[in-house]
Amino acid sequence: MLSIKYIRENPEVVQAAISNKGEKGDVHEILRLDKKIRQLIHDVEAKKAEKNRTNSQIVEANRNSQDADQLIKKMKKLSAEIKMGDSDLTQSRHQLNELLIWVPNIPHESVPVGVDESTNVEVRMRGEAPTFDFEIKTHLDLGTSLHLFDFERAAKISGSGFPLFTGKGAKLERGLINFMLDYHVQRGYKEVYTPFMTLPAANEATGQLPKLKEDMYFVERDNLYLIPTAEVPVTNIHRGEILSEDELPIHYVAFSPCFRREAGSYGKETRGLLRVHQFNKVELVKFVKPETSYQELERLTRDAESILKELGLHYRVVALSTGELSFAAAKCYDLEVWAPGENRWLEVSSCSNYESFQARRANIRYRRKDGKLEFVHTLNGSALATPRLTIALLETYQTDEGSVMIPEILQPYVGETVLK
RNA sequence: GGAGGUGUAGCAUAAUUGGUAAUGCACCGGUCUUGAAAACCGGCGUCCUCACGGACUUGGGGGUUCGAGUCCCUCCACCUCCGCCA
Repeated sequence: MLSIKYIRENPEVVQAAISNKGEKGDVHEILRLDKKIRQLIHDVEAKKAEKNRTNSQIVEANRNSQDADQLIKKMKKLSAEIKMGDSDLTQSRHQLNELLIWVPNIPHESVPVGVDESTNVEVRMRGEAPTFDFEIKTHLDLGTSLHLFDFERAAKISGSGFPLFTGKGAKLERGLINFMLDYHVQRGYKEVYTPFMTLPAANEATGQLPKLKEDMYFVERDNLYLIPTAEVPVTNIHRGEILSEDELPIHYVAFSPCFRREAGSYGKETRGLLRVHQFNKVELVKFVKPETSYQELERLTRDAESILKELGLHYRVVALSTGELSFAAAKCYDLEVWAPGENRWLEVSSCSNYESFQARRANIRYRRKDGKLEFVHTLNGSALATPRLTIALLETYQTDEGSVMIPEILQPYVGETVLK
């Protein structure tokens, strides 16, 4: 959420961001309510001050055994007026909040302007697309023939879109997760293991709600959402807290399964592991001081992509343009890995700086050395999501025999040099 | 799931029959000192306001009352015991 002060002072910037991101949001109505609320605060607080004075007079009268009937009458009247004013105020604040929660974050000045992926900017690329002197298979063919996963049986259990990994496929999945966790812990991230179901308030804090409600699994009976990313529980670790300047920056790494309804995305895009309702992911989350957040974004992106580098995969880093930027992000790099069998780039990570947008919703602040309170900046990025990483690994390291070589760094984690 | 208890600032502890949150420690700044400690002074929960000031704050929400930390209802968290389950 943006600060009302910022909107008040930069209405045209906010309106432009709403348009660029294709969001709804009514700046005029927001400003009207804001004005009304500030007037109400002024009026009601004046009455409350009068009430507090009158109460003191009653105490004084009682102490001197004087008649306080007139004063009590006055208190009654004031109390009734205050009650009405407070009620109006609460309602107006609620209305304003309902509008503010739909206003997206403002893109950083370095974000390329444009409406779709055609205006994204490739920042850097590593390696080259592997070439093969035999007819290559897709990950689905490889995984099926090597018995790494079994989508037909998985559908019996949960319907389509829920992977079932078997044997060495399961071992590969577990190995990837452990490799990535160990790797980031070594680089100074603190490992956390979180709840996988979260309260509505936690999802509003990170910006998943209200916009992405349709994409979330929800357990109505207990009023809990299944997490679509570890970003939600990890960011909420510090919800409502005031951190000290000394403990910043905070770097977390978390493994979690992720649950996404992926409403309305059926078709061949969902073949195999391309787009699934449940997948595993290692996530990096940072809480930092505002002045360092863009530096931290670069480092976070480097940390995430180093997994691809270590695994020897061909990938590129793409800076999203304003139209592609998610609701809560001010700037975002996507990591895309090359999948030879699919013959295209696959997104395996989004590394975003939310600036104070999430911190304001989640009320996460820190106290500067000079005593002033300020919102932290939050960042996060996948490092990485396993399904598309697995696709790239299988398709990149396949052999003419239909087996798959395991990159050396991963071998201790999988306990194999080759899947055959 | 059942019964009982607890919840006050970073921590720890107060608040007659309801009268509007007191104190200690820790922390920050200042005075003093060669420096530090001690002592003393100030700050030490949030919001509005250019400011002066003012308002709010006892786990959350609601109610009674002119007035609620205090009385009532409700939800939450934690503790103790019982039951159930892996």
